[in-house]
Amino acid sequence: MKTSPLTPRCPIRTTLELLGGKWQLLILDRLGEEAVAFTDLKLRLHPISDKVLAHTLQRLRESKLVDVVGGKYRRTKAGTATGPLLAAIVAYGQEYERLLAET
Amino acid sequence: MKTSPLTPRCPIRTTLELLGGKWQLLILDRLGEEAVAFTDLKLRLHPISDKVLAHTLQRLRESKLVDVVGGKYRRTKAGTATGPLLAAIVAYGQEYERLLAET
DNA sequence: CTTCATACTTACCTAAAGGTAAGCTTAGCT
DNA sequence: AGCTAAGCTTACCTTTAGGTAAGTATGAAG
Repeated sequence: MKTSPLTPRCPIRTTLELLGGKWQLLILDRLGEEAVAFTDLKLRLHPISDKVLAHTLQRLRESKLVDVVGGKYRRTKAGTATGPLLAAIVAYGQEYERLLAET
Repeated sequence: MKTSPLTPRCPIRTTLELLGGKWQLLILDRLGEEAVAFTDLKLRLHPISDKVLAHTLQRLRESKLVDVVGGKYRRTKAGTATGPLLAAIVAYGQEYERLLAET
């Protein structure tokens, strides 16, 4: 997903570009409030490969959603601000299953 | 993004699989409450190609988020239920820009 | 001083999303 | 009958996310 100068700055696109991948939201979710070390985080996300985790964390750092303190990963303010979004995503996933389940 | 039997049913993944693509959420957003014809929808989403729109609509129909009535596209109940999610996504996109703006 | 775990990096591959361009079918003007 | 627009479909191409497997650097532990 790339931003072109033709595509005007749309908040939906902004969010999708930051968090639309397979792991970004899961990582933010598993980070919680604490700072977590690479291998610990890996276990919480299982099964993710070293490469994909390292690369995704790098991208999250570049977008300032995550930073590193004392060798551990932690959400930034912008990362923590995903809280309500995360909640809405979880809620929708559940609601969707529920709606499909009824007949 | 594929679902493997190994990846347990996680609501975050469910939502990402349904709506993580480039156009799904935009389409749901532009559909609003009314039923909209293909070409009309295309104009609202500009620039999207015929092929991508047709294909994405097909996928949305398969996941029961959109249906067709009298040749026009309309959100289903599950499609309409994305409302709060959409709002959270827009809100986060704006909040993110705001947070990055403050040095 | 060697072994192991941590935290990555590198090389390589694949599938799929998305894009461009062109064609095709049907219905409705005129 | 001929033309146009709507709504798709088809063929083709490119990019990138994600995955596997292996390698490397560093420090702590035994």
